[in-house]
Amino acid sequence: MGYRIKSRIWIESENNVLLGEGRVHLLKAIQETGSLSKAAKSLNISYKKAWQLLDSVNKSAKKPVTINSIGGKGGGGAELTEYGKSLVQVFDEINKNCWKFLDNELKKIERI
Amino acid sequence: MGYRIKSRIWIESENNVLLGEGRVHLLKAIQETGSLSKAAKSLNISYKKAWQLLDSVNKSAKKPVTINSIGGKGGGGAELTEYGKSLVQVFDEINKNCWKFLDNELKKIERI
DNA sequence: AATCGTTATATTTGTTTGGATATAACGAAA
DNA sequence: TTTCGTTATATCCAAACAAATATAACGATT
Repeated sequence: MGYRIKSRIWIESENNVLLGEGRVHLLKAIQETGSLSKAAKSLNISYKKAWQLLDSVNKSAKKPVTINSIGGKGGGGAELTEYGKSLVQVFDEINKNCWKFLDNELKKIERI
Repeated sequence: MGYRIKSRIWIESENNVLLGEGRVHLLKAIQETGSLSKAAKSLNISYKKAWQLLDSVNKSAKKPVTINSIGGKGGGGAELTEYGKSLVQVFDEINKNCWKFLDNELKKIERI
């Protein structure tokens, strides 16, 4: 009693992390703000870290997850591809189901 | 296709980690070797790290997980309590079930 | 009492990680 | 052609983390 089960899931592609919780947060923030730098600010992480995460996502994905543009109106920006959106959606669904599953398993440690 | 789902689960007690994969490995090694220092060697981690892990486990558990003795025959040693053994057993069962569950969820990303 | 391998702890060193900063390249719009 | 905010990248510095080393306390056995 008083114990809790926590979990983290992530998707890998050939031993590289493709998507985890942090990366999904970043992709969602990009979707909302339209730019990587704004997404970084909204998550209170450095641009460097955000860029490294996004770079790693795009390098380990089979197809582009975002389209990044330099220059032009607003200086440029980043947006999710349809592929990127579906990845986020699937991750969220699996993650949610995993929580439900573990919520049920919790009963096993409630007697200890 | 080619993507894989990975996961980590852990048990928390009041925001402290009680049991995770590394801690369970350590407890099992203690069970097999009868000492913390031998367990550390068998896992190729430093004694310091092993001690810190075990200390954290015993501090966040509701009842003692190991009994450690200093001096005497063999210099001392460490062994699991019955409570410790049951914690390990439950963790393993939940973890195994979680793998099965995610193995099934994998189908959702195989179409992406 | 001396020995032994262990637990327990402190200190130092090294490595990795992340933050802060600076700067170039870019391209639409004014 | 100048301006603007962005992407992309390098460099430096600090902080967090891990490894290595040293040492005290312990108690059954000899």
